[in-house]
Amino acid sequence: MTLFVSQASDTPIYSQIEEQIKSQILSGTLASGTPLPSMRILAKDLRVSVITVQKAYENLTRDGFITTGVGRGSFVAPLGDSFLKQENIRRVEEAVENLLETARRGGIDKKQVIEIVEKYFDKEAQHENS
Amino acid sequence: MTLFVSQASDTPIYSQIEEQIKSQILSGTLASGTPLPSMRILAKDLRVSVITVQKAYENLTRDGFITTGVGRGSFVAPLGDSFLKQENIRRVEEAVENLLETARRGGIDKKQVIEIVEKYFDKEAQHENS
Amino acid sequence: MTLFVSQASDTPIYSQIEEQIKSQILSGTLASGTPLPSMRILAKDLRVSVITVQKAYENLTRDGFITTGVGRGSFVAPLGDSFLKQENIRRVEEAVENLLETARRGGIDKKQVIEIVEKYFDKEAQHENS
Amino acid sequence: MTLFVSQASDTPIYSQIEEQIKSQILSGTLASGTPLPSMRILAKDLRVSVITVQKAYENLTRDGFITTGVGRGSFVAPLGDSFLKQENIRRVEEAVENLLETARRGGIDKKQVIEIVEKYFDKEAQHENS
DNA sequence: GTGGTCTAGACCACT
DNA sequence: GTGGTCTAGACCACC
Repeated sequence: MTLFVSQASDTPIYSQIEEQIKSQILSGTLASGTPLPSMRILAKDLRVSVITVQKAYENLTRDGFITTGVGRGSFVAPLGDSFLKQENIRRVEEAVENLLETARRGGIDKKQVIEIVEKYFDKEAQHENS
Repeated sequence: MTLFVSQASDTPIYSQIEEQIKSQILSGTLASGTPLPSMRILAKDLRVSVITVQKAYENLTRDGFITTGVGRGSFVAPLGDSFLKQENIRRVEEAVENLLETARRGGIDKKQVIEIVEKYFDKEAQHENS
Repeated sequence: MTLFVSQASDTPIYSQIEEQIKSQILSGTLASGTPLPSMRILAKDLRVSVITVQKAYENLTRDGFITTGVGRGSFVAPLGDSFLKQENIRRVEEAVENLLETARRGGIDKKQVIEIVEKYFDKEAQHENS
Repeated sequence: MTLFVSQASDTPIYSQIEEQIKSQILSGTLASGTPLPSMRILAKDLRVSVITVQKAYENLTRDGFITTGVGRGSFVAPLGDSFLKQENIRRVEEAVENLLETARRGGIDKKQVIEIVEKYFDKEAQHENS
């Protein structure tokens, strides 16, 4: 488990931890059943208060991404493939809505948006080959 | 000038005001030189503290979107068309980068992303006709 | 707003606060839009840490019972009558399921259960008249 | 002896074990004198620490439901029928009090409560026949 | 004034 | 060892 938090960022530290763990679960890097580091250890690693980590774990538990119990520790919850896929799509759709709202306000039409998307896709592909 | 603020939203009210005025300027709805409502009147309309509106106007002035002078009121700043266009494109590109990063992490490929974008474009088109 | 918390109880203080506020909302004692005491004030009244109250308010907000915003304070959320009724019924059904499970395990049959329920109903009625 | 514990549940594992053994004794499934599985074996079966099982047995012994002796193992204690019946009724009454308190707070009247109880009784009956 | 975040340190129950 | 709760005290952004 490699996480990185920025004290300078304006998004709360506990959100950063949450987001990164969620991402790793959704991308398959963290498989169901994988044990998570104990709150104390992670807190020490990240040079952060235990309470901050606790809040992240609490939210992840509430949202069903991990299970956690006193004396047992925390684990990646058993998540079906369909759930993961669905959640990933939901996130992309959210980003698309944001994109289209931005385009609409700026008077950028459908054709231009598709062009920009493809331009960036190509840029990404180049990075992978380099 | 029609603005709407949501007390429930988690983005600060002054940011909401800022964003909406910026949007209207960038989309051409608010042309250069147009007078903005006085802070007091806008505050009353939105049922919001004058200080909140003041903060929004302050930020817009700082970013060069409007000019404000004591006793004169506030006006949309003279902004070249090319500047507006460029700013709009920059925003869309930002949203596209965000979208592609989200897709990449979730293992959603190019084809699926394009499909989702088009699906939402169609949805938007329907709303306009209804 | 009259609340009472017991330090001795084994249910967490923040849960006690949550439950009592929920109850008052569900029973109509606290109407939609009613302002809640600020966290600091309630904490002082209850002789409890601000953080404890905060956790209660956070949970209530997450569950949609109240709205809360920095600089604005907290308010009972706009909840439809049907929602309130539905939530109340849900709670009773939960209690009934628990009751029947207990009865089933102990070999107490339907007739006896109804008898006990009516006995307690009568007892309650007497208390009201006394 | 068939027991099942849920790691996910928020009630402690030792309580789950306790409750289930108590239930089986009270319902007559486990008769007086019946030998209980050794702590080690039960621990292994349930994939749980021996200490956890020990705590459950300890509490059951303290409450008089079982007897335990070093080198002899554990057995269901000799419990009179009247004791069992009385204990069962006590539990049901507890559940009824909880139910009525919930109903009272939610403004659900006697008639509705009885209806819900009967609805759930019918549902239970159906399950048995299926 | 308000709530949101973070800290350090404590005690507890559970495994 | 683990996580859950509570404390007191701090700083911040928002209204």
